[in-house]
Amino acid sequence: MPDSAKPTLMVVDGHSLAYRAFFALPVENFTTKDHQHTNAIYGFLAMLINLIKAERPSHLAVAFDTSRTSFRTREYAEYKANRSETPAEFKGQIPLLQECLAAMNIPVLQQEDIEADDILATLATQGAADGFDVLVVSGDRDTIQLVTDDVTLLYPNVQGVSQLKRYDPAAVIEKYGLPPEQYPDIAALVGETSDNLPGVPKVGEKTAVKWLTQFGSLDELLTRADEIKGVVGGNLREHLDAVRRNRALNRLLTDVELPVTPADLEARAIDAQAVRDIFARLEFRTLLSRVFEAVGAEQPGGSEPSADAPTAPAPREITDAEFADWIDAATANHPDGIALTFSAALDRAGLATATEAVEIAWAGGAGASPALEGWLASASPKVMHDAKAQVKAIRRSGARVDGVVYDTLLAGWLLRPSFPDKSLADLVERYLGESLPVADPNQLVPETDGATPGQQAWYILRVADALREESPEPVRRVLADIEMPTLSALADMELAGVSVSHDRLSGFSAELGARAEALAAEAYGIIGREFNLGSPKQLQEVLFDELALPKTRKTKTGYSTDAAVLADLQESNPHPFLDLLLQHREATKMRQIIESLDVAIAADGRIHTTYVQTGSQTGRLSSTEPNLQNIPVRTDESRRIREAFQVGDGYEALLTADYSQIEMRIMAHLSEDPGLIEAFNSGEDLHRFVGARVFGVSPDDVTPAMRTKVKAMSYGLVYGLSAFGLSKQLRIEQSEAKELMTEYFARFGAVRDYLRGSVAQARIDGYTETIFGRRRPFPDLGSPNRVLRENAERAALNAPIQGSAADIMKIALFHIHDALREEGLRSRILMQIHDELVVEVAPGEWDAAARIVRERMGDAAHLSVPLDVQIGRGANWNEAAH
DNA sequence: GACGCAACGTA
DNA sequence: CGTACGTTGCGTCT
Repeated sequence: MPDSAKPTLMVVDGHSLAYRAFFALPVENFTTKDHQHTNAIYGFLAMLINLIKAERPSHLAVAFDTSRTSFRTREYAEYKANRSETPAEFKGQIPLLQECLAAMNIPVLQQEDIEADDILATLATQGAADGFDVLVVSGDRDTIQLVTDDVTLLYPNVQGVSQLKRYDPAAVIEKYGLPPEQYPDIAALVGETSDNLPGVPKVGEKTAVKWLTQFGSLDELLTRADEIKGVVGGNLREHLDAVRRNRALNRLLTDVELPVTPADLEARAIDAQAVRDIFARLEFRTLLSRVFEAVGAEQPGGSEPSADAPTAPAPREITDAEFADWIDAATANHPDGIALTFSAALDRAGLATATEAVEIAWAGGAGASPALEGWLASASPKVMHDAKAQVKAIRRSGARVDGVVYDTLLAGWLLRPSFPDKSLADLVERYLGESLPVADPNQLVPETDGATPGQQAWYILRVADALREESPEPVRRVLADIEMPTLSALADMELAGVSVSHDRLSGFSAELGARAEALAAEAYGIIGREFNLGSPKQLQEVLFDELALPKTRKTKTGYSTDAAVLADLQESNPHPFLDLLLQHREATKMRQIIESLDVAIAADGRIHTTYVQTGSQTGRLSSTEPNLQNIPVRTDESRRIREAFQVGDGYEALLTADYSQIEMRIMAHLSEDPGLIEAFNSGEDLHRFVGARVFGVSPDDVTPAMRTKVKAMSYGLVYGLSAFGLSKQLRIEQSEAKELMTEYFARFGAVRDYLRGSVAQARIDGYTETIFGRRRPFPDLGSPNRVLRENAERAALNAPIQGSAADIMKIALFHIHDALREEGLRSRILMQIHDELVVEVAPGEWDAAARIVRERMGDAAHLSVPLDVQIGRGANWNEAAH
């Protein structure tokens, strides 16, 4: 038993144990929806967690091999040469496993040219000398030589890694008949098949032990090899060199120069948020609680605040009269900004500097707090978290807000656009490693009080400092120059809302309802029974069993019945039911959209969507409750929905403005393709121009079919389209699609060069960057998993293009917003639909508003090609779009 | 009641 | 085997 007074150092061979887990756990049960295999990671972590729980090591490290080769392969080229290629499914799991360990704050040790076991040997030797009880965890027999009174080996049983056998010196003697230090002698004589080290023929463990016991040592045996009789004696004499070589190779290095000593490996608190993130990615659920259970109890930190974390200063209550003096002094000391937040009820404000927090009661915009409101309205810098929601609330109450220069929500998103952590508590945990007290909203009587506004403000300031520290310069600029001004404009747009006519919607909804019912009745007549047309499951029974139509594309749960599949079916096996089904789907879908819009109309007759500024990974906005960015437009029917979006009372017209082909223009700019640039400068229709080049005809002779193909190709390029995808979309042969692509790239070669180069660059940098410096990380570009890697490649291809377009639109958006103000106009922006803006124009302001919109959109960026803006006017959204 | 899924609307 | 989103109803889980 370990001496409880001594610290315990546990060193683990990550490679050998993960490899065992890889074969022990069925891969079918350990694959994420992205097809990433996780069986080795899971098995290893499960084992490690059990070990930590059982052994409670005070110091811990995991060692990995760096590659198949090491100093041993240089000494003996055949070393491990018989091993089959490590499966890619295994290799790909190692970096992810190391990510998990990093999140758990467990040191990972690797050294070029050195095997993991040598690192283990070095640490074990040093640890024992430094007074540790050492536990070596390895699946490699050579580590038996490390066992001493102070060093115990934990070695996996035959099956799996869940059961580990404990080897102390007595256990080694019991198993092998010799003390641990002589195990390598046995191994040298017997040989090690798995390492491709042949031993003496006909000599097994029994003989080896007998000889070694008889002669006392391997050296003695080898010098007196003549004394061994019989065939095995001859074999031994013929293989003396092999035995010496084996012994040299299986001796583990105990003097590797490591960057750490055992004392440096003291167990640290896990990064709870990082563990959650990586486990979520790997779709580990049960493991999460086991990790926290195993380490949470013994290691303060994790979800608990660490002992040395600074505590929030107790907020001091001040009055509005005192506020003026406080804010003057505070601003002088903290020119970067004062942190600010409000209580949920908006009746208290909390403010903080790095050293102080204050709270002040607020009655909200009625003029009762002139000092506070004066500061709010001033340009004096403010740091907030999720400022837009609070800015809206403040403005709604009648007060003004300006000078919000930093938003920790936006800054966190810019750094890690794919991460879901959004709350202040998330950021406090991730960037400060502390925990912010949060009241549980699900409890009637909360067990813990949440932080007060003053305390929250203090945390916001510290999180902001940490975020600033971590943000590269271009990302800081995107925040300050694009996102912060956009935030203020979006708040006003959401407050304004868009006027939508309930009457028009409800009339149309009733009409569609009746149509859907009639279509359903007719469909039931054909099938001979009633069923739920909206249930994919019941639909599959009808289509594939009752109507015996050919099975279609497989989905996770059965066979697809989506519109494309049904259209294909209609072509190959025409059936009146299919048409009715499609029409029914369309009618119900439209009705559904209309209904959801209708219920979203607020008391003021307007729909106030929420733009989620952190809603995408590329920099685009998203729109929710309701989503106004996916209102139907393509069919005649759907245009009737847009007719319900009308100019509001007191306004004259709706103005729509959209960028034409902005993504292709960005492509032209980024690729500097002379052909594409000429296309945009020529004034010719883009697809006609490109079609003429690709098909080698004059622009006038480009047929509609040619234009369609080229258009699909151009847009597809931006998404990383393949010949297969193009052929599918255009319903042409793959060979024709391939030819189309070849022709395209022959004429616009710089486009291909750019696309290839940008992915290659992203692989080097680990992220893509827009024209304005917005970054998006792509950790999967180097993944050995093809599906994962190719998905990342397409997204990386698209990100700078879609992202640059988003940047440009945001710049135009706040420029227009601010210009309308500065010119004292009442006209206001209502909606943003990625490349389109909808503006509500006040009477008499049309010319000024249209000029501002056109100029600001056109000047938002200066590319190698002009930014073309189309403007329309109407009494409703449909009219304005023409 | 929460969740995953298929389907489908937009740029 | 085309990027980026949000919403819906269904079916299944808890």
